[in-house]
Amino acid sequence: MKQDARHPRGHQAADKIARECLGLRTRFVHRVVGRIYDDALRPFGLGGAQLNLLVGIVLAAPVRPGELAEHLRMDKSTMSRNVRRMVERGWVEVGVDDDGRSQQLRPTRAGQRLLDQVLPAWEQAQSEAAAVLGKAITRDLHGLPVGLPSS
Amino acid sequence: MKQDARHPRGHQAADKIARECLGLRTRFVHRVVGRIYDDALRPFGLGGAQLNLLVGIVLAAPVRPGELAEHLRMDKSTMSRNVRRMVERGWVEVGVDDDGRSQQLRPTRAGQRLLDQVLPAWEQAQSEAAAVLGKAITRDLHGLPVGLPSS
DNA sequence: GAGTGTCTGTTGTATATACAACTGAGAGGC
DNA sequence: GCCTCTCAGTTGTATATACAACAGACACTC
Repeated sequence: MKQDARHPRGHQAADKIARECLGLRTRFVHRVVGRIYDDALRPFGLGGAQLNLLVGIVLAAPVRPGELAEHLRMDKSTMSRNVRRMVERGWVEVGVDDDGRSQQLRPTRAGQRLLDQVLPAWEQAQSEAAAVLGKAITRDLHGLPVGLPSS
Repeated sequence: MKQDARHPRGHQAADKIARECLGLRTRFVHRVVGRIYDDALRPFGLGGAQLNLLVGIVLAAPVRPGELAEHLRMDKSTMSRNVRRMVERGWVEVGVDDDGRSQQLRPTRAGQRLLDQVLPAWEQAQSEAAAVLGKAITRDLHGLPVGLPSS
């Protein structure tokens, strides 16, 4: 159990984690890439997470919050609060479902229009993100599912 | 400017974004992978972000918070609050720098020991994450810098 | 039809994150 | 020696996120 004299306790573990950890890397990428999209979208008053949700709601409407949360691998409580913010901003409507427990989410006209409006800014952010990430990882990320339907 | 009759306003933009957006994908991966590491680390009372920081501090100590934040592409205010939590838990010490403005971060013994203790749980999480991400993206993520020194 | 279990969404609490504004300490110019 | 500028960290505020606990509505059994 003796530690290498040149490397105090924890250094070897730290070194291994720094070199290999996928959690570090996905977190890092999320910070860097997330900021690119947030900056691009800021003039429109929405961030990356809300764009994500709005896209999901437009493509899946009418959709239950819990169902969308499950597809997006997001906790239902996160969905609940994000939906509330988007309703306050007038981009999403909450309707009643036949099942008295459930809700139906739909984009408002303003929400649909917003998507068209942000498209140029999104394209710009997308270019920057692709440049930052590099070709290989951009290609591989494209292959990942994100829990949204595509027509 | 007429919309395709089969696709209401916003649908084309939503579809394009859902298919291509790197922000959606990095966010999704962050949720899924982050949870794997958080679950594995929960018994030790630290999460992925704090593991990240502890590794950085162990490898770079003594290091100024602002310097580490810059390498990790993290806002200095985020660093400030994360460091405070880790000091409260006894894993990190804040020392004074010659420059009266700066601080020096160092891991405590408990912090160093913690890294050794969590290593098996980290290995387990790492395996799960690699399985979820797939070979190609795991390889490409390894090629990404994360702002930490390696000995 | 009453009781029990399950499903859906909300609320309480904590962490992680960023931007903006602020404070205190050096540093340089004059 | 002051004034100003810059640098480093903190604090205010907002969003995004998760887990745990809760509340209301169905569903199912008997």
